[in-house]
Amino acid sequence: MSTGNDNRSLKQKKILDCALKIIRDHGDAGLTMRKIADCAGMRLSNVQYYFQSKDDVLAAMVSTYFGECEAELTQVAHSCESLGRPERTHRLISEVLKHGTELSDMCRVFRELWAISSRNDVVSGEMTTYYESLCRVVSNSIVGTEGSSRQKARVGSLLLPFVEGYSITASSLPMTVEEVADMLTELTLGLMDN
Amino acid sequence: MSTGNDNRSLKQKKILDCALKIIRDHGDAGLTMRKIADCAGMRLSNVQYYFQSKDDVLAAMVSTYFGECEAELTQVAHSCESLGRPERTHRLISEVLKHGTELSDMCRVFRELWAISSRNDVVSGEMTTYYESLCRVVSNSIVGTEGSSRQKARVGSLLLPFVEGYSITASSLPMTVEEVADMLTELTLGLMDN
DNA sequence: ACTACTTTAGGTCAAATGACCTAAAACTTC
DNA sequence: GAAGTTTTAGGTCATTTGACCTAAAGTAGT
Repeated sequence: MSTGNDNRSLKQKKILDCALKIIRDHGDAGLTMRKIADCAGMRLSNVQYYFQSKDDVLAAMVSTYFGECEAELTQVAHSCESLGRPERTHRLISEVLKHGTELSDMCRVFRELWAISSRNDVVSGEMTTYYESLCRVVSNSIVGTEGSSRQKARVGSLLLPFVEGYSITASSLPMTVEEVADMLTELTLGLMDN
Repeated sequence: MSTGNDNRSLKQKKILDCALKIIRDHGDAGLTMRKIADCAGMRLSNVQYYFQSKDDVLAAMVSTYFGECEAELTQVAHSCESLGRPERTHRLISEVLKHGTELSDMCRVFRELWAISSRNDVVSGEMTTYYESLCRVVSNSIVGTEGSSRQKARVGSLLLPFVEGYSITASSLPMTVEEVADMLTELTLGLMDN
């Protein structure tokens, strides 16, 4: 009885993974049910059996993907837990900036999702929720549970925009990733002094 | 002799404006030569007479648009010129953050262009160049010509990523635009003290 | 008014796409 | 192993799209 459901989940996951790959490489315009079927090694009709419409694929894909991204960041934050605040901060910042340095797979996907979210309410909602939890994870990780809510708000409101914007502008900046990470660490720590 | 060329430029501009509108509202996938023709009030064949292919439209559109954006920011920077550094900084930052607060037309367009630039070398190149000059304009405006290149680099490397990222994450942040502008001004001014 | 050049109108064509549909095959369950 | 359910195969169909093509209309320059 389990194999049936497992197989179903597996196929659905496969479809969503393929959709993500295609979106990442060919954008919104390039995502078609047929390409998904090709990539997943199944028939078009079979993809449509699991997801009635293209929009259904998109919605499921986005939801899954944000979940995975949040889990990844939570994991990174957890791995910094034992360090002191300055090292913890620097480590976390370096880690998240790294994604934006070269045009990573994750960056490409997010660029597409930002575009889609301007004209898709479901995606837009998921995105807002995702960033809200991201903001919480980051500020809690750096400020810690003992910090004031004002400190958390300031740290989150500095880091979240910066990190996302860095993934867009990195190649145009007159500083290296390391220099930027150092500067941002310094600024973040400064936010908590006063 | 002038009316002919004027008319030509006018029609081309009209086409590019329409392409921009369509991209902004319907994304890469929604941009078709026929929609452009409809919007511009001409025949498909006529659009194709001025721009042989869809890619040609896109390339011309991007180039024109970046030019307009840069001119706009230069204009804002110029209007702050007479103020002292703290007021100048705060004014410039408030002004550019405002764009990102609500999902403005400009934000929508940029979200699409970020996505397109991941898979289009022409657009990607124009984007990098655009951000490089933006970085110069902003850091020169704030630091001034007398400042060190290190100060300029730090100011540009803080503001450029932040502003672009803010346009993505604004709605998920726990602070108002005004609070964010104040904080960012404070941090930027601090960068030039030491 | 004639000629050469530019611009517009209207249409064709092959390829791609999302949504449907039907029947066969593969499974559970009893 | 029979009946019922889930999954897969294969196909159709209307629409849309970019690219082309040809002829007509418009616009100088002489």
